[in-house]
Amino acid sequence: MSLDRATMDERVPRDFETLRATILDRRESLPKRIAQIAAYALDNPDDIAFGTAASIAASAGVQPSTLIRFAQQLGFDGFTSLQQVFRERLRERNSSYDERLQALRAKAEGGAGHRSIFDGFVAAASTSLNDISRTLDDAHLEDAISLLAKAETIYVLAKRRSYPVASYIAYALGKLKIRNQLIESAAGLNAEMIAFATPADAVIAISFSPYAPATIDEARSISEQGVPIVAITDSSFSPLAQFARVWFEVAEADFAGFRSLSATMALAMSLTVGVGEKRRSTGKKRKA
Amino acid sequence: MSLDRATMDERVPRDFETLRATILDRRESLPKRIAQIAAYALDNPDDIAFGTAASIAASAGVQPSTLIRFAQQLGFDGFTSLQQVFRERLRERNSSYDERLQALRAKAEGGAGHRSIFDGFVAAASTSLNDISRTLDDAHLEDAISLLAKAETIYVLAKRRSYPVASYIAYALGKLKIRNQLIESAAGLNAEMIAFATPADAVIAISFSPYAPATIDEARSISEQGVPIVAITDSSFSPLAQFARVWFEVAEADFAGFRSLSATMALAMSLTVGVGEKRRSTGKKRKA
DNA sequence: TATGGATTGGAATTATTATTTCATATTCCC
DNA sequence: GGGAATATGAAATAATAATTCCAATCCATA
Repeated sequence: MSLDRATMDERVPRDFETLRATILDRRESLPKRIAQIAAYALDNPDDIAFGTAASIAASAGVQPSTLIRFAQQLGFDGFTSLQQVFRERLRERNSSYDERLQALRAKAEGGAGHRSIFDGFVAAASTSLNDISRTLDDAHLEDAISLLAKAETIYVLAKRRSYPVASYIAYALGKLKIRNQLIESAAGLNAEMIAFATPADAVIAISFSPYAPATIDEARSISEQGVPIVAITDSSFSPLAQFARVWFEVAEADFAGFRSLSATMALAMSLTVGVGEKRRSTGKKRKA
Repeated sequence: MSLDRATMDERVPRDFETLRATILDRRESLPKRIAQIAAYALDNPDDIAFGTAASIAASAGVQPSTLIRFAQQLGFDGFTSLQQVFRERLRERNSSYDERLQALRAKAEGGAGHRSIFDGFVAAASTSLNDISRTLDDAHLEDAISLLAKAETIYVLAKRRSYPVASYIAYALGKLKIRNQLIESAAGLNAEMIAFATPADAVIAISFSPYAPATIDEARSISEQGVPIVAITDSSFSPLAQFARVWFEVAEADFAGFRSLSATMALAMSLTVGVGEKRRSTGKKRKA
């Protein structure tokens, strides 16, 4: 019988996620006690990895034999091979956050081949996310979102290395049906574009050291027109900070001379989606 | 004898860090084979956690009895209780990384205010980086870099949500003095631009579901001209995959409907910098 | 409500694995 | 260089754990 079943689905789950999916999939059709141990297994995977058949069975409130039948139903030939999957999961889930980063950095520095470059960029991105998650000031976030939510048009200003962030902001704002204008330099008409901005609008400006002179100039002239600016930059001495109504200091780690954009992207998206949410809730209130 | 020793230092290491320190401390004074297993234990803690005394001893090149003596020297009463410490470490360390992300996600879902949006984006980015770090195939990376390094001009093709990545690639390639062409649609001259590409060039194409039709069309026509394509996409069923000489599957987590770009960015930067390095080393060889 | 099949509990059996023991080798000190 | 103390290897033994088996129970169906 269990032989028949094993022959029918030959593909035994080799990794935890597949196993999990299989269990969830069959959940309905499992006998009571088997279902009981199945639920226990998904809730306490560590216990399965480390325990003995007897101890696990006891914790789950079933007999050891039931545990083995459970394994066999899934196509394993016994508890031991089921347990392997749970152990593999623990092995692969690389280490704690810090250990993982250290390992990545070590590989990035010592390692040969191009994998080490990749590890370096992943480490840089993780570090940046970690840092911004610790240092971001909630009040600044709220202020910036309020300011932007009131704007008629949001201008997005960034050059060079910061430009990808600006283009994603513009894309997202567009998706959310929020009027926006990306200040691009293709036709050299930036000055004219900027001239349209009024104090009822707002600007998101992004610039990191070495600050692109064009960004700074444009930020200056737009702020002189009384348009409020939200700045994302990398230091309190940044020239952008002085023009800005609200500004964020984002420390992006770099690797091989190129800075990660992960933290900036996360912040940029939060501002964008935050504005979207705020507009929607304010809209509702107005109607009410 | 071992009793004496056990009496002398009553405090048996209960956690991994203490144990590690103890081993490092005594390293000098340990007999040869014991030192051998000690080194193995610190280098392969996962093996100690999951292996059997016999299998571990074999991997470390000692007898099982030596392993037990090692445990006893440290004050444990046998291999089994030593193993507990290594298992405990896996249990705890795992929870730390998971807890982090789960805490973030929990805050993102339950939390009030805009901070929760931000946490959501950070969690999505972290998850994506984590995933790609696990799944990226080194051989693909090498292949893609070789292919791109040989190209006369690298064309970069991406629209909409993937466009920010393309623009960062173009920026970085420019910085590295690698000839490249970003295929933009401003003037509607894409077809003409593409027509210049020859089999001596190469393309980096990026597209995620729902695939921008323009990207697919352009990828098709450029591949029909015999230009090799490196694709970054999100599934093996992606239409991009069929045109590509090398392709990467990147699973980006999303939040609030916007996908993180962190993993894609890290990969894109690795390709770019990898090509830069490869060119430089090949250039040197040529001179020599 | 009787009957067959599936499911379950619990003990018996088999296997695997840790530990002990003892003979042999090595090291260190006199 | 000789001898005690220490360390090591290998196999025997004890302990522990996985698996099997069979009787009891449950459940659906006629």
